[in-house]
Amino acid sequence: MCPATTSTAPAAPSEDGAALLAGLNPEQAAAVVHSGGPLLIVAGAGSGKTRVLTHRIAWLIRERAADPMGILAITFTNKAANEMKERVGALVGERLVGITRDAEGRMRPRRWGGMWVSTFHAACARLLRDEAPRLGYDRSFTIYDADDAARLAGLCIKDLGLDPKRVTPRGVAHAISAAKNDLVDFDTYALRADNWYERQIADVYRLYQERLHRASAFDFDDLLVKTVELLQLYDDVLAAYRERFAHVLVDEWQDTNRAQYELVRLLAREHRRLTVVGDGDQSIYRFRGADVRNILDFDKDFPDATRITLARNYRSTQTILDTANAVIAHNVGRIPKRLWTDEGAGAPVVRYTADNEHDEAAFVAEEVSRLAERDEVPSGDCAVFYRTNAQSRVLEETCIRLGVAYQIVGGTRFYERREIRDLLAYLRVLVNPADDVSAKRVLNVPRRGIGARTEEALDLFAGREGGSFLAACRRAEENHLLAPRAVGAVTDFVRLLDGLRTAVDAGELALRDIVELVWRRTGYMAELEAERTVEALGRAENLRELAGVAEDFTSLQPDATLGEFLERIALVTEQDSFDADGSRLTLMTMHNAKGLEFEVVFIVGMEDSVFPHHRSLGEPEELEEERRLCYVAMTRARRRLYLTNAWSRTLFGGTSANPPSRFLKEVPAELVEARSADHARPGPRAVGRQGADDGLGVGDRVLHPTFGPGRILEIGGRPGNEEALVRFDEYGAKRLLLAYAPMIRR
DNA sequence: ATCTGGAATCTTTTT
DNA sequence: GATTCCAGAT
Repeated sequence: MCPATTSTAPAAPSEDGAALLAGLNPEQAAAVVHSGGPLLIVAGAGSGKTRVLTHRIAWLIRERAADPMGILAITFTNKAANEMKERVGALVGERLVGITRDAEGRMRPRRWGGMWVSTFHAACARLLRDEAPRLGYDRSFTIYDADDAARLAGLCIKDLGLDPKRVTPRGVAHAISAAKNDLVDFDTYALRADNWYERQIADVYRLYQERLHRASAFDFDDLLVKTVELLQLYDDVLAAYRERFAHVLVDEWQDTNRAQYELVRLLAREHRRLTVVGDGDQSIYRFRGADVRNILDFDKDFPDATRITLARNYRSTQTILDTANAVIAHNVGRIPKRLWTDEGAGAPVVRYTADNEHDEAAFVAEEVSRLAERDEVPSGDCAVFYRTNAQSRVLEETCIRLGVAYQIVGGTRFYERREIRDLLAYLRVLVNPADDVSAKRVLNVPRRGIGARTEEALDLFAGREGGSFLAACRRAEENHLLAPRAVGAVTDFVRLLDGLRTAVDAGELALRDIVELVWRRTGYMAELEAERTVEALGRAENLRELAGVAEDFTSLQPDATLGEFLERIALVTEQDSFDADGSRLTLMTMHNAKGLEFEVVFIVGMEDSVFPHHRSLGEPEELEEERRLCYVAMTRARRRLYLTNAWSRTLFGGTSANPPSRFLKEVPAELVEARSADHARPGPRAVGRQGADDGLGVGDRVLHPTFGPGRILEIGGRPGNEEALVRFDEYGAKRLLLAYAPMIRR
């Protein structure tokens, strides 16, 4: 479309180099060989951008004699990183990029040498392992995830004596995270705070950051923020990394936030050997701080940048592309771009309108079976995408009932399970005794008779002495606030940890043995097994799986330390464990679908207020993001695309009838074939809430399943979160959230 | 200190 | 609907 002209590519590539360009279209080839200044590759969905990136890296190594050690490539997931490393390895030789393999041929990441290919977070964590002392953090720092961050925020709220009802841990953690994504420190935040709530947050933010530092812990955002801080603060460090990373390449540029942008700018500002790849139409992480402007404004920040657009699609049929093109064309804030292919029109898009979510799930499951039976498409090449995780349950149940094998990606994640977090918290305390959040987590888990009063007394002591929580435990007998029995219990706890640490420090134990030792010595496993409930046995099973994960990790990285294991766990994502399995249908959220592709894609729940999500309906910017999400989802499909909606749907404990998604109306009718399933039958129209417009009003008589009949006296609260004051005939006045209360008008 | 059951709370999406 | 929270009992 618009080939790079500023490139100063060598007149004739070597024979070797020519092979790298074979099979590439002119734009792709131009992107591969480009040299001289920053390069922005606008890569439409399915335009072969991974191929371009890998070939470009190979080109740099082979034709430009770039040192693989001097290449920093940033990907969106660890899985993508490994794939990229492997693909580059296949082009230039695995030894060059730092891949080694074990006896079974599995890729084994080498700790030293080779290219840096990883996510932003993993790269920063790796960098900080070396440089943390400069910032006054221990090298064995802990990484706090969202849950830990909320816990810590909760502790800070408590210590500041704020009302946890008005200033919630999660709310604060979210606000702090948003600030950090934007590189706003607590001083700046405090200055900008112009209302009561923000001033409270500012106070918590300050204390929160102090606590993190004392615990030698970085939260997720800190990995980025502190790396930026490090590079801004120390010229010699910046110079060293600039020199080291002679080439910087970033994938999924449209989903970078301010902190990531700044990091890239710092590293590449001088040498300007920067390649970014992205597609503004696929920006779907605004809520996480991604700034679309990073891609829209790239030319402003790097005026000498070359822009190459890849619009030729190698994945989907023209029908699917036309569908996606038509939908995304409704967005105002975008650079126009039209995907095309010469693969032909292919099958029409199938529309199915279900009675309810059960009918919808049955349609999907039956269609998947039918495609498999007719040998058209194996189930493993089909995927179902939904907007929210809550929608997966009915799909799962239906698949089980109809005997369709499936795998689910996302949802409640393994590492978020309580028992896993408990055990990891023990491991974290062993590695980093200053980690107060983890220490408090395990203080009384399993129960050992240490309650809230004891914890408070220990906290006070720690605050007075300025030491860690664990240090306060260690000096329990000096603590006058503690009853003798509590002193005994706390001392036992300290002994337990010391015993574990001695065993670990001896260096004889494999990671797996350490995991087992923890659950044995703490009595955690014994307690679960004694409980004999299905749930407890499941938890026990999960712990064993964690031991298995530890063993796998050791086999990939034989000399791995406990700290490295923990870091790995902190940075893996759900996507990383996804393995397209040839035989099973895949279920996942649309967000998780990013970067993947399937022969057949079902997008379910295409109703206004499910998708687009109701929280986006009033906000034009949010709605555009939903539309981009729709575009991402549609362009995952290679051959067939199904779009389904349901007349009525029970979600979050309430049934509602939502109109078909506005995105459906944006699909040209001539591309669509409506399908009515054999089992289709007119179902009873559900009586229920119809979104805010059709909502209840003051004076309405209502019926509540628990409180019975009543009358609405007033409606107040924040928009979108209205609260109704209802006087129930038998139960008196209650305040209920309008959006969630299962009330109907009568 | 811990257990319990009923009530309140909340749900986008996640590196 | 499912988890989390909290008061009151043990």
